[in-house]
Amino acid sequence: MRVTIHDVAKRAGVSPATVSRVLNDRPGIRAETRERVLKAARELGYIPDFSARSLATKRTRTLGFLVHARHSLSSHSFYGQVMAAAEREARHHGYHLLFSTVHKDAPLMLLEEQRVEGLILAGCDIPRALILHLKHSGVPFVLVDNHLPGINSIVIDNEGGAYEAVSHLIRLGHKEIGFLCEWMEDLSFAERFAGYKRALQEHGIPYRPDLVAEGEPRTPGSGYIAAQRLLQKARPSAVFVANDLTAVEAMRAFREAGLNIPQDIAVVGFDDGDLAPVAYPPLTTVRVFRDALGIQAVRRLLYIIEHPSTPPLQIRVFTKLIIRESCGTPLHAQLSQEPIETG
Amino acid sequence: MRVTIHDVAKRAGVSPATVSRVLNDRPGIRAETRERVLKAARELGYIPDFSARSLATKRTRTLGFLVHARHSLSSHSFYGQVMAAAEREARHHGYHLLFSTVHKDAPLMLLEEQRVEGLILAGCDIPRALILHLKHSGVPFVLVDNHLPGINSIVIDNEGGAYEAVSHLIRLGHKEIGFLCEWMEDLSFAERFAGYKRALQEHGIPYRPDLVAEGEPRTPGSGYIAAQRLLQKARPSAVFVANDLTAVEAMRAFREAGLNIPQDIAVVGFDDGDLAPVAYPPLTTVRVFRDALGIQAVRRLLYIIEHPSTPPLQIRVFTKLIIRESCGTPLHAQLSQEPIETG
DNA sequence: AATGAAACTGAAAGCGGTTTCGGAAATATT
DNA sequence: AATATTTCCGAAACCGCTTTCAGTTTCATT
Repeated sequence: MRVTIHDVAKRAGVSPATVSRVLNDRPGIRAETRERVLKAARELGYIPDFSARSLATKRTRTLGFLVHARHSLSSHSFYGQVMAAAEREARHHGYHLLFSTVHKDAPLMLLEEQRVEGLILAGCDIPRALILHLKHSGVPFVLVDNHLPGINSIVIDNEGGAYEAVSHLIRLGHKEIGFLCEWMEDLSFAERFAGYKRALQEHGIPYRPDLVAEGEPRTPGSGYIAAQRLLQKARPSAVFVANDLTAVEAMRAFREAGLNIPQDIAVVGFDDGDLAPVAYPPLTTVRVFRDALGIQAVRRLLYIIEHPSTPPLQIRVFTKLIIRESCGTPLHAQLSQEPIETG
Repeated sequence: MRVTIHDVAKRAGVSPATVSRVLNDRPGIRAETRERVLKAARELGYIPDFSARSLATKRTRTLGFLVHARHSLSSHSFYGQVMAAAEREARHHGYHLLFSTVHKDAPLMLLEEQRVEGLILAGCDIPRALILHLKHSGVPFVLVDNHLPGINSIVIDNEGGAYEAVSHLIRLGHKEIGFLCEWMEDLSFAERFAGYKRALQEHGIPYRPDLVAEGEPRTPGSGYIAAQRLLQKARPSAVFVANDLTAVEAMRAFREAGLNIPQDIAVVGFDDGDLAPVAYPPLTTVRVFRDALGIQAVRRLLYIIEHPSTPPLQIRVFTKLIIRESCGTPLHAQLSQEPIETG
């Protein structure tokens, strides 16, 4: 038989109300009484019932963490790390995380059942209609690695990260720099593409469409295909690839085409996931701080829950260029004296 | 103001009890009444309150999915995929998944608060003491990728998978086959090591301790170190590495030592995660069906919850050798006629 | 038409907490 | 010592749903 608050009350010789007050640190309890209650609770091994408590308080201390059901396999690792960080942060605030994939009205359901107090939606592929619907319902939620005007979101500095990466290649002396990605429709990739173009422009390098190639959406080996397509059109001395997996696949295509990396073609990726350090050659890439994404998402969401009318914010997590071997060293001797660190 | 069952009852002209019966498909309701209630519920947009319902039924339809807090980074991807599959399976049964890391008494807490109905504990590094404690408390739980006598568990066929992998190398003509892993204390790696030894033994190849090397526990680049240590002791023609990440790191060490893969040294890994297909060269490895692990874990757990006194079971998920390029082709001409498929 | 059985439905008592509100006890004020 | 304040604590209502138990209909039988 479950130990209830009544049992504790009886043993401590007080009423359930008093026990509740003690256990929730409410004021107005004599120290002596408090001790007696605490002792009784301890002795009985009392643990408050979650459902009863949340029914009474209307708070579940639970956050929903949602990813898209059919998101690419490689992103399991990415969002897994975001979620792990989110869980840690949530726990520190006394919250739990309910994990779910986005499935028709599942997200809203969680809210309406009062199962969670807020939602974290991770990934670019969350249906826009759903987001707008949530916005309209006024439920607390934040987007991670995705954004929409007027919606609370935690975003990666895709544009800036790409700019850094491409600038680095330019500093190394490259002039013909390609851009590769899985498909342009993806918001993140589009932003990285923008960063690529800005870097070229700011360094006075003309943009050439023949240096840009896409693969096939959601297809394994997409990067391989993209690289092949690129090589049919042009022969850049370097490429910036919109994510690590695509980059690694592209490197394979380059190798098979007889190109050495980085001597014949320098490669820079984006993400700095598990792959990058063990790629061949180790991949220079843009690090995305997944922990920061998870932590900020939770903090922001909890803040929104506490302050429902706070105006929406976009929080940008900056990136860091991690230099490994796939991008090589300066092409020209006179450039080799310039610093290649990016701070 | 929240729509409650009373509102629906009033609108349908029945009692809350009847509404409850209709909504839970309980028998004994006239078709006409049922329709009226359904209509009223629909019109009001009624959604039952989760806390109230679980307080009354003592069921939360929620399962806890726990991983160790400080598990290696690479396993984020692995368990992420297991969890994604588990979530899907759970959803099909009307359940949700609460994600958490193992943290002191957190797991038991979830149960005792009646927040979850059962636990899935994923990974070898769950403290044994915790497992025994849970066992003793009689709470429903299953282990994934871990096992203990008398405990419900879903395991990977580590021994068999390793046996297959090494047998394949032997069939290719290799006689000096090394074994590499991060550290032997890990249950999975120990089992894979056992499979390695059995394969040697059954094929009449003597076991040589100098062909075995470990890296550093939980250290990035552990496989690199292990490979270097191995090369200091011996010069095998092939190695079986206990997981993909370690294998990829080892390949790097081999390359740096001037060895070509697979010509000079054949490599086989274990896991078939994201890394394997994009490794250089693409890694022959043992596929672990992560979906199956997640699905079976949920099914077993739900069964235990429904039938508390069912005797404990160990469910073994078999593996499949995936042949790519890192293991090469038969060493000797006469062997090249033998089939190298493993079914 | 009377009767018994079967089919429906409602009142009310939980489930295990929290919280309001008022009374009692302890302390301060005159 | 009597009264006014505080300080503490308990009774009871409530959160929203389920379920037992008994009562009311309905329907089939005789």
